Amino acid sequence: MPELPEVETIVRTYRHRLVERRIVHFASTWPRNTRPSAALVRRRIVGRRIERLWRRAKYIVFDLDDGSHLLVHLRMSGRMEWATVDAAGTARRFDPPGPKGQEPPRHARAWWDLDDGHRLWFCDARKFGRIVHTRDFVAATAGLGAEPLDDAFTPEALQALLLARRRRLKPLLLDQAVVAGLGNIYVDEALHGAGLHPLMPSDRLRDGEIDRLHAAIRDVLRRAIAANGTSFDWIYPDGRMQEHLAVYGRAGEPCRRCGARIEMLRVGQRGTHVCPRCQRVPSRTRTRRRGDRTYT
DNA sequence: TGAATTGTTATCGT
DNA sequence: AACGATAACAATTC
Repeated sequence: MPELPEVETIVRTYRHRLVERRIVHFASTWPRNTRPSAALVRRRIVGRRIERLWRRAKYIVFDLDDGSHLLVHLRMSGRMEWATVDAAGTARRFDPPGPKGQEPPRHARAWWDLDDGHRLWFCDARKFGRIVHTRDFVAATAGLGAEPLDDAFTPEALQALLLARRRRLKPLLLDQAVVAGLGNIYVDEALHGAGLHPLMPSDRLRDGEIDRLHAAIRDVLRRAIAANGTSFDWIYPDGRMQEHLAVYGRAGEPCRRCGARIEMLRVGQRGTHVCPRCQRVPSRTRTRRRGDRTYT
């Protein structure tokens, strides 16, 4: 389940392999996930040079030399694989090489051939991933919220986002239109780091709590990137952050901070992990009506 | 067999 | 009316 740190790790792995390369072929065996269409994307990107590879939210972004952009979203189970193509046109994988190294990776859905004889595979078991080509990057990403590791993401910026609505912290932080890049793992970790309960209404945080949440979000993302992300299953290997998680996947185990048992509850249809002692449940007493909000 | 997972969209309620 | 919560959905693995 790639979130911001996992996508960032993939971008860092592939950047030196892809930048300056020219795309010589593209094909998709699952056209539904390719926009505007596999044929159109092929026509538009073949012959283009990749100028930059970077990340926006959970999107892998290819800047192409004609000013257009290719966006890849891994969603639930998307992943990349890397291979060489020999003179006979046989692709040989070497990320995890198969028994013969030749067969397409499991759940291969699309591939790009590059001018230096390499092939980039896009694999996706659940087929939720998306490959989008756009000539208007700004419009294509207009719905995305704040980038949490950007300089512009200050405690004041977070405060404005929290106070502008009254939503429970967990669904709010999961909402890509508000803060972009967080998923289930890192929202739970950030809330625990800040000592805040997932059900806390966003407009009830005091300044100190907002500062703590801001620091906790950035801290957990930075530490996760440094650990190459979190690896729970075959979808995303090589990360080490799972060894350092405070609450996610630790229901029933003792809190590393206070020793209380980590609990799992359900918030907005998502499994949610909390320490009942470090993250106290908000009382429902102070229900303010619309128009009663205080801004600073 | 059902639970789990992401993010979008449609729908219901306040 | 606008916003927030909720449900459905795409598809597969364990």
